[in-house]
Amino acid sequence: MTQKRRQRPNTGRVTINDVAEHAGVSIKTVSRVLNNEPNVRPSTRARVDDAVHALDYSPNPSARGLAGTQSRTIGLIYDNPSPNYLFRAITGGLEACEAAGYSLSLQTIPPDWSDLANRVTRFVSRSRVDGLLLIPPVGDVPSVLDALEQMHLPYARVAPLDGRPGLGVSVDDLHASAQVVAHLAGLGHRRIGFISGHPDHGATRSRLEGYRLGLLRAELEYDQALVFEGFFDSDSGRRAGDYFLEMQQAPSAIFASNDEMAAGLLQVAHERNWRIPEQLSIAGFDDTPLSRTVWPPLTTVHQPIRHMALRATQLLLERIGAEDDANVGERPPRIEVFDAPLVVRGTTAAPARTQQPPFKTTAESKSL
Amino acid sequence: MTQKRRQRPNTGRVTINDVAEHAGVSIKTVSRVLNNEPNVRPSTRARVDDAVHALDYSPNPSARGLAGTQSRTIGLIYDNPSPNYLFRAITGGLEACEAAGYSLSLQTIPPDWSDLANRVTRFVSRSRVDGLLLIPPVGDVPSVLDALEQMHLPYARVAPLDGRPGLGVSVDDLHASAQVVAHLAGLGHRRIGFISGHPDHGATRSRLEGYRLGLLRAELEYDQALVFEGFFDSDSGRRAGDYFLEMQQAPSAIFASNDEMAAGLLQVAHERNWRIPEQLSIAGFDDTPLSRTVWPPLTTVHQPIRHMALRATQLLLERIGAEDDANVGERPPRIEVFDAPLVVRGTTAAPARTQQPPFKTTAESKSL
DNA sequence: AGTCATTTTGTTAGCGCTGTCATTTTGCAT
DNA sequence: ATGCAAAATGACAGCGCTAACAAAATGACT
Repeated sequence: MTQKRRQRPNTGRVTINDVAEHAGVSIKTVSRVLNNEPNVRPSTRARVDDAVHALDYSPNPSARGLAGTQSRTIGLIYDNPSPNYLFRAITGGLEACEAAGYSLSLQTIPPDWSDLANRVTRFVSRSRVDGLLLIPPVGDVPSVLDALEQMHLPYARVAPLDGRPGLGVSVDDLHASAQVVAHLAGLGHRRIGFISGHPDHGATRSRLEGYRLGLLRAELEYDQALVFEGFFDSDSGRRAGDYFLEMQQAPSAIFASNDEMAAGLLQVAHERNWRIPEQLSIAGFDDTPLSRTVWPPLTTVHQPIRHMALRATQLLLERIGAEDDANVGERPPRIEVFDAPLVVRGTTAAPARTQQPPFKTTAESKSL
Repeated sequence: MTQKRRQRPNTGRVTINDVAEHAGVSIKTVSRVLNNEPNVRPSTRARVDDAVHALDYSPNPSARGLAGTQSRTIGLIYDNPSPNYLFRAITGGLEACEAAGYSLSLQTIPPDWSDLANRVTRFVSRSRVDGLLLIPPVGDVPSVLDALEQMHLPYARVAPLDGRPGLGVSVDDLHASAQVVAHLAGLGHRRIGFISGHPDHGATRSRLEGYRLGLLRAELEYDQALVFEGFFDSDSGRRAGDYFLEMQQAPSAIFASNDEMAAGLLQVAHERNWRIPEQLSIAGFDDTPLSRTVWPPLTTVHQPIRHMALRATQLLLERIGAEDDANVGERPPRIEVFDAPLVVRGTTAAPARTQQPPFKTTAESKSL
């Protein structure tokens, strides 16, 4: 007959008691060693460590979560249209968590954004996460942040829009954008178009401001007609392409405020047989893998998203770890700023001497 | 002074006891309702549900995990070079988990694959997952599967290579590949190149076989020289491009066994000024977002990865749920097969009348 | 009304840890 | 040796839930 014992996989059946017994100490001491608490004699610590290894013990996270005050889990709430962005963010967050012995719990939010703050609250109370990693655009919704603060749930934001105090990492969108414009202007472009991003996303405003700043520095005039409002998706880029390439006097360069839009624009340009970059320079933003798979490879701004998410998670973990320290005092909330260097690839070049529409013939766009 | 009570966020402080009291029943009855156990009078059930809502209660996962035999968490182990693939798989898995009240725990594996089975084992025992979702290539490593079976840990595989019994979902790679070849042959192509995938990945072999099957059906000869061995990354595609486009008699169509390689190939073709699809037809496999951002948009095979992962997770959850049922008897291990339809876009067309090199080669002519 | 199987509900003992506080040991100055 | 603060260790009570079992209520039959 079958023993009616243990249905569950018999992994990790070793408990703290076994370790304690093996090491000849009390379970409390084992617990101390496990949690790196002070006041354990080095020799004792070593004995416990040996026992842990000998028995291949690893603590039961449920038991820890139940007995302790933390779940050792941090949550990542997302609603981001770009798989690449998100994937890199997840990877970074996960790396930091794994290093700290935490786990990462994902949570999607519905596209309709209805009742966002409540959904977040509910996720937090269901999952009992110790903190939250917020990536755009969720990190820019004040009601969500308010709710989190009200329940004293620590969070860190990646690329936040506002100057709200709190943990976070960001990139200097403004200057990076300005740099793109400087690059284009340096190449000799005078009419530089811009495709702005999703109005709800943090980076949208600062990238637009960077564009203006760049214009200003290059002593070029800002022209409302050269700014197309997009949504960070490739379809926006296509529509922008239709708009710009139909213009009476089309810009000789277009700066799309993310890569997806730049790719969409590039498609339209190809469709219309414009030669890139000879007839039109295009720049993107983000340096997603996409920028290397389109043709020509895209000039863009590199955003170290994985690193940013990793760092944001570290800050968050530090903050959580610090909570039970004595110093409850106000520690300066940190926002770290990462470099976002310009990566010049194949889609930007000096403008053709005279700006003229493409030859526009079906076959021989590739004459020399 | 600060109250030294409760450092932790006071969300979800409501316990099963509060609910029981509010509903006027015992905690066990609440537990029954929560877990959908039978033998609860509908009126009682309703009363408990009301209390749950009134108190905005949600059970503490740690407590459940500790008391019960399951952690309500499933693990996803990954090492996949393609962010798109992975992202879709994660999304699908997460959807299924959310729907079932489970959470998804991610785990990366190091690129060096050292000691894989042990790493997986360790992850399982640390995280206490109830089951594992395995995506390529991890799902095809026998030692890992052996280890999992030995500890009786249920798993489901996405797109497994071998015929090993067990849960899984796959796509009919063989026929999808054959269909691509049929499409190409139907267009009039006689020399059709193939870029194979990473030798460790499951799909590699069946896609190659599908290619051969397609050739056979179209009464074309299999030519070893027309098969280039790649690794599913875009660099492979580039190298394949260098190889094929340098050939004495280049193929008029090339079937890359995934999109990334197709994109790499496309880049090289552009670099060399081949007109696509007029001078060279290209087909991919997977239908990643990439296939719509490259130019021209790629003809490819649509793989419903999100759906597959979702379904695999459902099967896994069913299996886990079924475990505590009476019927321990062998239930037929299921492998569900999904359709992978061909999506014809802009990179395939009938071959030019005579096969000839592009106009603008650096020097020579290659006969006509 | 009485019996008994069946359904419904309740009682209680942990699950494996951590927090609190008590106790022992140690180091060091008398 | 002796005393005493500080360091090291231990005892034990839960954390919030589920499993196993016990008890009560119900209802279909005599």
